[in-house]
This record gives sequence, structure tokens and C-alpha cells, in this order.
Amino acid sequence: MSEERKSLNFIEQIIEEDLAKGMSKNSLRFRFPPEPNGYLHIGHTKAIGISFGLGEYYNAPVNLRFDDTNPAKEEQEYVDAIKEDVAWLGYKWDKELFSSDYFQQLYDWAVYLIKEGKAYVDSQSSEAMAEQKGTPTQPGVDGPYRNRSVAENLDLFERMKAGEFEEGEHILRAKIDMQHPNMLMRDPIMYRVLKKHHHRTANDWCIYPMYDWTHGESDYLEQISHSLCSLEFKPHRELYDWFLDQVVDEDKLRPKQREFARLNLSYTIMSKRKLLKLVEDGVVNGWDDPRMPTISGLRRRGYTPNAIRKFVETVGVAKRENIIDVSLLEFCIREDLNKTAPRVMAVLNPVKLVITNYPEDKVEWLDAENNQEDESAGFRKVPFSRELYIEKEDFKEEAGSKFFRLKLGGEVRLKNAYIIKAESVVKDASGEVTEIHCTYSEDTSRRVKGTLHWVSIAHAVKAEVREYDRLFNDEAPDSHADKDFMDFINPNSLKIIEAFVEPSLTEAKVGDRFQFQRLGYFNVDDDSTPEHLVFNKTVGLRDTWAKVKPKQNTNQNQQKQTQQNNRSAIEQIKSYGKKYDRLPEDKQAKAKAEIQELAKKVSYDELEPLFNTSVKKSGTRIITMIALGVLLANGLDKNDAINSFIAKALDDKNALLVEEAKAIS
RNA sequence: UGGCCUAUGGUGUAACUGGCAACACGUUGGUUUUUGGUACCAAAGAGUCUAGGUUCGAGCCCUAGUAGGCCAACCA
Repeated sequence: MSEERKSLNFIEQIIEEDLAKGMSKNSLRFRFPPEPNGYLHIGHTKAIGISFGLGEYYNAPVNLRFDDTNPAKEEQEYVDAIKEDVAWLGYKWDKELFSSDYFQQLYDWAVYLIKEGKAYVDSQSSEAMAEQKGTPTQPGVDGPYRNRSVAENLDLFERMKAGEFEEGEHILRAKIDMQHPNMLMRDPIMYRVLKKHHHRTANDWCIYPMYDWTHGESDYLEQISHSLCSLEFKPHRELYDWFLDQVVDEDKLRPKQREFARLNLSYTIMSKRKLLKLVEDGVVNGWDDPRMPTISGLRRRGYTPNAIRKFVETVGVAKRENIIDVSLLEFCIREDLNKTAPRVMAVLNPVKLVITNYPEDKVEWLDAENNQEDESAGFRKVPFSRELYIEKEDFKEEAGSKFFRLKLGGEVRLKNAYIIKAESVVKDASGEVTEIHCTYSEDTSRRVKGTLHWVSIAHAVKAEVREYDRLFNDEAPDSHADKDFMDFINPNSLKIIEAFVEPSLTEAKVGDRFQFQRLGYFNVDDDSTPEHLVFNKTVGLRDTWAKVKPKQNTNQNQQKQTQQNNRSAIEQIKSYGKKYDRLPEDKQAKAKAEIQELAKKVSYDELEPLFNTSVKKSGTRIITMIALGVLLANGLDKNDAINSFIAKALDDKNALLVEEAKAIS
């Protein structure tokens, strides 16, 4: 019995340390603080997963706090959508709170700061203030209003609150240090006048606190123990702490801000602003378009909360910039759906197949297993008849032995039904195959290589299938300085197909998820009605055949292959270097002989760069030495570079290296 | 007067705090299979950004570089 040690990420380690230092487990408290100015996306699921995950792990409360300090951008619609998304992911928040709940407290504290001489009203234009602020490499200078009297500041601030001034006339700033190396500390703005309707406080306020002034104090008011946010807030931490210093009571818990790297996904964008543009420009059909990386988009696409939570868990938490491959997300949804999605048959790109020895008016209702991964899923009936549809892709008149599907004279199994043999084809004027004529045999026990899905033409139901491709053609569409992300939009991200599905699907409900056998996972779209079924392709099955196909009929690959085999001798020698000095003696001797053989094909110019190999990589230096020995034996003259390489090796700690160096010195 | 952060296979995250660089995805083989899916087995792929240093021993500690990121909204 050995204790499994779960490796902790750096945030969990911080918490464990705090706990070890005496913090009570009961005082652990987290929060997820979205601004209600847009829809949540896959990037947010990481932040959600971290804070709510910690809450579940430590059985600690997690607040859902809407950071609603900018009425110009925020709307109730977004509050509702965010709540729906977080709930859908399966997380339960302790309290639903709003930064606007604290407007009065924040105001009172601001007045206190003014009285303490730590805040003042500035009455310049934003341009003038920006100029005084300096740049990251240049210090700022004090503005003309910095030393207003407390009385004057108090009077002005009260009048700001009373609505006596227009937007932009005055602001309240903290008085810190205009020369501070951290620009956020150069007298940051605490309040601005905004004569806007707020979705919760309506017109009660016309001054609104800024993020920095609000966030830490809100965390403190809620007694959040660990305030987790993404890396770009790191520079804010100093200010977060400064603001906290002004108001904290020593007896109360003082929140800690810690930062993690945000999630980036290849081929997608994560900025609310850019996502909004896709919606506004009609590139997609709304925030919940199945191509969108929003949670609502993924939900509509057929993703499950389980899959998303698994994904977030798998990507981990660290501090380095990352771009996660979409294939990981796809793996997570396939893994979940494989276990849960009922299998059905649907043909997306049909060709007619006639079973000539099957009676014309006969129909059989055959048993089909709903999900072989789940015994409790049971069976259903599917109708079989003389005329079927199969996928065009599944038939070729002639094909090689690697093609497991139907070809003339060949046999395949029809899933849940019989084995058939293709006898002949009917073609139209252009030579296109319009019908495949087959014979069937009722003996299903025989082994045949391929199995095809199918639908009975007479019983098939027409359905609209929406197939999606990535929205962008570039791996990181918004990371190009010289190009706009809109330049990378994939014009073919949506393909609408008229498909034929088995009749059991007429009973499918909006949101139901299926595996269309051999094709992928599909769910019933919100637009679907019993009269007009609409499916979204969530994700395809893993398809190793698709990878094999392009390789055939090009010998480019073969050329590549031979190039690989001819992979320069020097490369092969280098690969020995990695392990050489760790090899057992007999294998080492063998490797040495091999290296000496290969070295005959190596030129000095190829070898010389290896002289600079770092001292640590002794293996590489040894194999270089061996190869060099061969070159010298074949008549190469020693030069300065060679001499110094050998000299250095003779002084090395590695005995093997010294030995090889001695042999040729 | 610049400050701060980061650097480990193709990708992401580990390495019990100085002791054989592991796990997952992906890739390549193979076995099983009424899904070219799933499951299972195996392999390839990293001397841990560079150069020094400390140490019996460094991915981890120290020094100096290099590269990338963040910070100059009355946004969050």
C-alpha cells in the first residue's frame, strides 16, 4: 500500500502552505468575478474551473461576483447568460453578488482616503494626465492639482457624486507616486463621472469606481482568501495591496491575489471584443453559434459539461504562456460521448444500393444495439429492405487490398444486417455510379473485413446536417502584428448537408446527442422540429483511414521516406550521442563500430559545429570524438578547432571522453 | 527609470523541493472488434533556452546572458 501523491499546481501549493502556516480551512473562500459585458467563452472555463474546483476540493464557498463598475458596457442580458453558463457547467456558487453592492462602502472609504491625504481630485483633461504619467521607461511628473487641500478635495468629490459635473471634468485619484516604476502606481484613477444608467443601481450614482479600487476591496468585504486571476493582472497586484493597506482591519482576513496563465486554444480567438465583432458582422449567427468558442456555442454544438470540465482539468495550471491544441478538446468530448451517446445510422452523402436477391416488398425490422459501451442502453429496431442508401465514399468499382469497403466482386457486412456482395453498377451519362447492384447472404457469421452503415430508402427520414470546420485558418489568428484576425476567417466553416437518417430519430429531442456510426457525434440543434430535423456535427470520430488515404497514389511520400532513411549520417551519429555514455558495455562497442562506419560518410564541415556542444552533453562530445578519429585516420589534417576540442576533452571529467580523446591526440 | 513574469518532447502539465525526467493529448506500429470507432499492448519523441558557478550529484540553487510575454484606457 503506497500513498498516491497527487501533484499540486502552484496555486494549490500556495493554499497548502497557508493552511500549514495556520490559516483555518474554514476561512478558505474563492470567487469568480466576470464583467457582464459579453458571453463566457472556453477561456473563462479555466478560471471557473480553478476557483470552483478549489471550492469543491476544499469544500469552501465560491461567490459569483459580477464586476459591474462600468455601466457603459454592461447589461442584464449578460448577467443572465453568465449564470446560465456557470450553472450548466455544473458549478454551484455560494452567493450571487455584484460589485455595485459595495458602491456606498467604496464611496465612504474614498472619502476616508481623501481625509487621510491619500486621494485627490484632478481636474485636467485625460490627455494632460496621460502626458504627466510618463511611459514605462520614463517617470511621470506631478500634476498641478496633486496638492489640493483636503477640504477642497472633499468638496469637489461630494459635488462629483451630486452630479454637478459633466463626464471628464473631474476624477478622483489615489495619491501614490508619479515616479513609480510600476505605471499602475502613478496616481491611479479611483472614480470617474459617468452619467449612464446602470443595470442594477439605475441612476443612483453618477460616479463609478474603477476596477483597481473596486476589486481588492470587494474581495476583502467578501473575505475572499485567495483571489485568483490571469497573468495580465500581475502588475495590478501591487496596487491591489496598496488599496488593501488603506482599509484592512488586522483582525480580518486579508485577501491574496495570485495569477495564472490564461488558456489559449489553437485556431480560435478568446477576446470578447473580437468575438462580439464576429457576431455583429454576421460572420456567425449569434453568440451561441456552434462555431463560437463561447460556452453557449459549445453547448449548442453538443459539448457536454463533463467534457469541458475534463478538458480544464487536463490542461493544468501554470504561469507560462500556452497554446493548447484543439485536438485535446476534441479528445475530451469524444471520450465522454463514446460512453454515453446512443449509436444510430445516418447517411450523409448517399448512393443507392439494390439487393437484387431480396424480395421487393419485404421489410425486416432488425435488432440494433444502442451502445456497445453501455449494456444498459439496450436495443432498437431498424428497418431493412431491398433498396438502401450507403455512403458514396464506401464504394469503389476497383480498389486495392487496403480498401476495406465495398468494391465490385467484394463483400462487406451491413451493420446490424447481412453480408452483401457487389455484382454490378448502373451509371449515368457522365459515368457517375447511380446504383450498385448486390446480392446478400443470410449467413452473418462469416468474417468479412469491412462493415458499412446504411439506411433503408423507403424508411429513411430526411434531415438537415450542419457540419462545421474551424472558424480560422491560422493557428493563432489574433497574434499577428501585421494582420487583422478577420483576414484569417475560414469562408467554409459551415457546410449544410441534406442527409438520410434512420426512422428512430424522428423521436429525437432538441439537445439529444448521438453517434452517427462511423461518422461522428451529432446533436439535435435548437432549430430542429419534428417535421424538419436539424443536427449539428459535434466532432468526427478519430479517423485513421483518412490519414492513410492521401498517402496512396503519391510516391512523394516514398521519396520523403527514402530521404528520411538517407537521413544524413551525421544525424544518425548524433542520435547515438544522446545515449552513448549510458549504454551497457557490449552495446557501446556495437554503437561505436556503427558510428565509425557512418563517420566515413561525414564531412568535416558537418562535424565541426558539434565541437561547440556543451560540456554537459558528454555523450555527444564522445561520439563527435569517435567520428573525428575516423576523419583524421582518413587523412584529415588537424586545425585549431580540432586541437582545442581535443585539449578540452582531455581535461574532461568524463572518463570515456578522455579515453577517446587520448586515442586520437 | 524602466519594472514584473516566463522558459522541460510536436502540445499541455509533472518531477514528492538537490538523487534514474514522468503523465495525458498527438504520432507510428501491433492485438481485439459487426464502427478504419472503442479497448488493450508497444515504440518513437526531451540531456530541461545559452554560458559559467556551487555540489559527490543540478531541470530544480547562484551569477550573467538570450528569447518570449505583460504594463503608458476616465476598460475589466
